[in-house]
Amino acid sequence: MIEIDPTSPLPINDQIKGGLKGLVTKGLLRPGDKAPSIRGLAVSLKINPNTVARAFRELALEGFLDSKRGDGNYIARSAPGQAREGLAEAKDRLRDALRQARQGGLSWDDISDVIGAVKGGEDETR
Amino acid sequence: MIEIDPTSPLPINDQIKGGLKGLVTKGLLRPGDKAPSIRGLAVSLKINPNTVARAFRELALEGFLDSKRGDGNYIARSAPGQAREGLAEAKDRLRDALRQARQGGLSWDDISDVIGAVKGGEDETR
Amino acid sequence: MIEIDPTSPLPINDQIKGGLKGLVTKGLLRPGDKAPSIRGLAVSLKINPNTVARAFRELALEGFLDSKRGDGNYIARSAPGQAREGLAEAKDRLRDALRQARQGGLSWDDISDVIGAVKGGEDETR
Amino acid sequence: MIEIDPTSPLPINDQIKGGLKGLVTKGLLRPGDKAPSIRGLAVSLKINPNTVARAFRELALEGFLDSKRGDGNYIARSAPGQAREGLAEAKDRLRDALRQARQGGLSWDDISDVIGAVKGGEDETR
DNA sequence: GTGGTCTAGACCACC
DNA sequence: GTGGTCTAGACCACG
Repeated sequence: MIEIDPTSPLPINDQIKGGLKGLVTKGLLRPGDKAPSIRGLAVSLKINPNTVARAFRELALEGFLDSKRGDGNYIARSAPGQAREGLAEAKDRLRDALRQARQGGLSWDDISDVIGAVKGGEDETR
Repeated sequence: MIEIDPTSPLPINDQIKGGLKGLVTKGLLRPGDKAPSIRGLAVSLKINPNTVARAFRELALEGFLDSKRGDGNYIARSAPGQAREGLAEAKDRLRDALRQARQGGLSWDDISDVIGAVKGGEDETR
Repeated sequence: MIEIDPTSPLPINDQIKGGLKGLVTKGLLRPGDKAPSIRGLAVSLKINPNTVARAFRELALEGFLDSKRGDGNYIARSAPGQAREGLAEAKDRLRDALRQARQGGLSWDDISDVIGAVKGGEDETR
Repeated sequence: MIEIDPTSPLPINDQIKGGLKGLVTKGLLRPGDKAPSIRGLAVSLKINPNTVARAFRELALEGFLDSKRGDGNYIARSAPGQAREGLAEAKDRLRDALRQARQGGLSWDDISDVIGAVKGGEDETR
């Protein structure tokens, strides 16, 4: 459900947090639902369980997850609100990336091409 | 001529490298031209001279800049070629950012909004 | 494994790069092997960790090392090839030094003496 | 009479000083002889007159040169002694270079090859 | 524990 | 004034 890019300058940590918030934003995960297990996620994303654990711990601190020892993590009631804040952060990062792309010399046409490519990639995965 | 975002997940020194390559891509800097001085850039971008020096040293190792001690840095003859590679990297980073934005829950409409905002911001600066 | 001469006109970071490439050339380090840790090297060579980090970063940019955050640096598969290039640089530097020694007034006999001394020094260390 | 290698890690400054001392060591310049003019050397070596001037100033401070305003620089009576010290420095630098070459992975055979090449180069220039 | 980045400030070589 | 190198120490991301 989530995809990680280990080469991205955005820390894996933040990618996990953003991904989970995205799942809530998209309605694929609702308050009260059980979140994926830390170990399961670590295996499927091929990253260190410690990194996932830290992301979950931070989400719990933010009140996005309710963690129950020996059971698992559950989407908190306040999660949708937190997810909305995550959206704003995601927009900020996108804006950053766009400005940097422009500064790096990309034309708006180049940017349109990249967007098209990403859209196409999503279709294939469907 | 270059703008730095200290809050960006992309390291400052990479932003400098990308920015310089962008100036060449845009034709604002040509082979043989003198690059901005390390200290001057550091002051105008309000960052540490050492950080700029690091970016410049790496650009020199890549053959993008010719550095002359006691004189300054000059755009190398092979710079346009190197800049083209920089373009590809910039595209990769943009692609990353888009995928992460999508994963974070942004709709394509949201993304269009952000693009519009960035375009508008550029117009204002003109 | 590596020795640094802080009084040498050759920058310390270049000495580190040359030393690591030498270890590969000599077969003491092979692709896939773990390189010494930055902090460990810094301590044993009695130099600043930042200086070692700089050398390692450049080796990583050249593709000689694969650096894994939180883990360590590994000798890349392409390292032996890069090491061969390093050999050529080392020869160039030696040629320089010889020409300067000659220009400084050293006779070929003097030079033979120095070579003998260095050979002898190596034997002692054995 | 002197040759400079601008790419050498040994500062140009020191190359000039070493070269002059070498001329005395070789007997091509004797106490009381007029040294080459600063401007003339700068032109023939294609380097900045300021750099030559600094080297000469330091040689004067060391007592190797007698500088006469409006006339030129002359080899001091004590020059041969100073030149002998220069010889020791040159040997030290050679020793450094050899050790670094060995550490960089050069075999003694490689080193012999380089020496042969330098010898050959000198013959050609004759 | 590991590497990665940045700041701050020093000294050197050179124009 | 310019670039080049090194030290020192801080903070972050990761295992």
